[in-house]
Amino acid sequence: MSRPTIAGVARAAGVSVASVSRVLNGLPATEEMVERVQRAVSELGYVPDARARSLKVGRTFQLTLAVADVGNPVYVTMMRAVEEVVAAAGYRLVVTTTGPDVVDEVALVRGMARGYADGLLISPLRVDEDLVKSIRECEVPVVVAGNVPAKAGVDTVRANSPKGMLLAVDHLASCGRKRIAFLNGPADTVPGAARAKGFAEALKAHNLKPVAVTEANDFTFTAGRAAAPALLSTRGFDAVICANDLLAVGLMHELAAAGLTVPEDVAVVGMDDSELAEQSFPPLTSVNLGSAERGRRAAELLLARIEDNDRAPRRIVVQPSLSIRRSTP
Amino acid sequence: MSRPTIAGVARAAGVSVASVSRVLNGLPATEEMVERVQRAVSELGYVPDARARSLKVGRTFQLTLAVADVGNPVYVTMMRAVEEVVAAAGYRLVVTTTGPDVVDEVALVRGMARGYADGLLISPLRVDEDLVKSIRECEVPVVVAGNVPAKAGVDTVRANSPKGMLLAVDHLASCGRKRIAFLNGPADTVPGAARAKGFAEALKAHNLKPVAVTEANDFTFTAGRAAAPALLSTRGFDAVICANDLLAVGLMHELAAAGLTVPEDVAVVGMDDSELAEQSFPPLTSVNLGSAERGRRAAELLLARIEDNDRAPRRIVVQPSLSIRRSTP
DNA sequence: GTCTGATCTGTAAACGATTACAAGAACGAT
DNA sequence: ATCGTTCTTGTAATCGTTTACAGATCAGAC
Repeated sequence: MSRPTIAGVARAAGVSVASVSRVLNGLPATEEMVERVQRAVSELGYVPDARARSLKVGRTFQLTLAVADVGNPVYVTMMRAVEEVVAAAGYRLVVTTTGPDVVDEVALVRGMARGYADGLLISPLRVDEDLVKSIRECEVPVVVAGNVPAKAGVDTVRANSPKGMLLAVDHLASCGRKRIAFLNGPADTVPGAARAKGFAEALKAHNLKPVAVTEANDFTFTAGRAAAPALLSTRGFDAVICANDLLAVGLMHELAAAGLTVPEDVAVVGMDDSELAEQSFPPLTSVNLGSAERGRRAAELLLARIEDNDRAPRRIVVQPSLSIRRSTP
Repeated sequence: MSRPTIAGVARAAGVSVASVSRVLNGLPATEEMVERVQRAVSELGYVPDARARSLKVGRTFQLTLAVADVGNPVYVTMMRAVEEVVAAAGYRLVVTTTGPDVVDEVALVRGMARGYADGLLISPLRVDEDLVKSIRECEVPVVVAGNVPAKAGVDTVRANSPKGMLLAVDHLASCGRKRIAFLNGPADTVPGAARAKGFAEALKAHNLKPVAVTEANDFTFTAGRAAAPALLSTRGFDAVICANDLLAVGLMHELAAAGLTVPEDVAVVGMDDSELAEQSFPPLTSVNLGSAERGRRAAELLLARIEDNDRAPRRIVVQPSLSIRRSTP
């Protein structure tokens, strides 16, 4: 008792396979034909095979979203936004996780040529020549949520980290906090590098000097905790900006353990404004880098490129805003 | 310049398509044949089409994991465990999110017949006749992480909520907290019902009466906050058990807003022992319902069933443990 | 009754792989 | 030289759809 095929339906309905296919796809057919086919379909419980269909028509109506770490709540926000847009356009969204290594991302992009999906939305942590090359050569449209060189000639949607940093520093300065430390993620990642640069610029704009800069070895809660002692060995800061919310929350735990209160002793600012910022205690003031909007825009770019692969690549920058909560005075 | 097919490779190498396929699949071939084919493959940048391949061989080497809410950190834990097992077995894992409605889940299960994946691992929030029926009739193996009736005849891996509740109550009682309230999620869900029952039993075992029981309308942080006032309108409890970590964290925010400290005024226990429990402040004592192990076992069951679809359905129950942190005295 | 369109339906050729089968080559044994 | 093995390679059928094309049917106009 194996799966019925279109041929089985045709036989049961006493018509040709072509007619069945036409009815199924809503092409014109007589009243009676439609009726017979539909009866046969529901009698046999026929479901068309997506593989065979997509082999023929060349589209899968699936889109892939690749993220580095499912545990990072910023991707949750982005994923929700992407899902909404692609679902409205009639696509299924499948999510895969790549891990932090660029080689896995390259393998993923290369693998898209196998016809798994009609498009790929990728948010790479690290970018190298290989990745850019594989994206350029990819058989299906790719949109990058993040920063890749313009010469890659690919649609991108990225955040404005420097501007975000400036918002954070503005806010801290206006609260009278001018001895600012920075807890970054790995500086060899794209966001890590952007934030380091943004931090330096923002301080310069305020005529301030960084009190301390520490690099966690990952963008995770655990890494944030692990990096805290190094940061705490430097005293003399009254505020810390963290490269993302997970690091900020990790740091806040260690601050509490060291007997420091937030925001009285140390103000803490996170970045991403993910669900975690709202959930943490005290709720975390966080730079909203527009992850939902980036997701939405990226999804739209992807759909547009699937529609017309010859359009000029666009590079969208989403502007940040600041969500002030109770981790700053 | 479209994608090269196996025929193109064959032409370029001056051999037949069969030979190309054989070389690609590692079947015996002469030194020279292998050499010629591989040169042609890398010259053309040929990548086999997974759709065509799976259409012929009947397997996609993809597995689907369907979860209700990507924002719930318990699924992150589970996802990681599942991913590890299936990747080791040579499968790709794709994740889709269903939302809280059972109709979406039914649609998803039915849709599996389209050949998207070789197996489905689903963790349904709500279960009805339709869902059970669709699972039983599903073309591909399905494993349920959660509780469905034994008569469904499907492999399941579930948590032991009542036992978990007992651990929580034991712990609270041993701390001297006996006026225990309960913040549940929707009771019309499978976990909601199980936890309500477990809570009642656990209190009875200790000869205690529930001080208050409130139902949030979802298993989320926001719902936890929203349900807090109703709970707080009943005074007189010195501990609250929450149906999951998100609810617990939501509640703790409102407790703080009401001027109550955790754990001094009110002890709080969560369930799931997700990353959030560790990240919250104070760190949340939480019942570990074995989500990682459930994910691992479920993935193993799925792989085993793909191997042999005639094996008797198994029903695995994973035992809970308690992770004591600082939200209890 | 025949012809012209307009409709509807069926036949068969794709899509890109795998694989059963057969044919050819190579080689040693007789 | 012939035969039988074994090993390699090629031809063609197949998986389950869609769709170009052709054939059939039918109505209306002459």
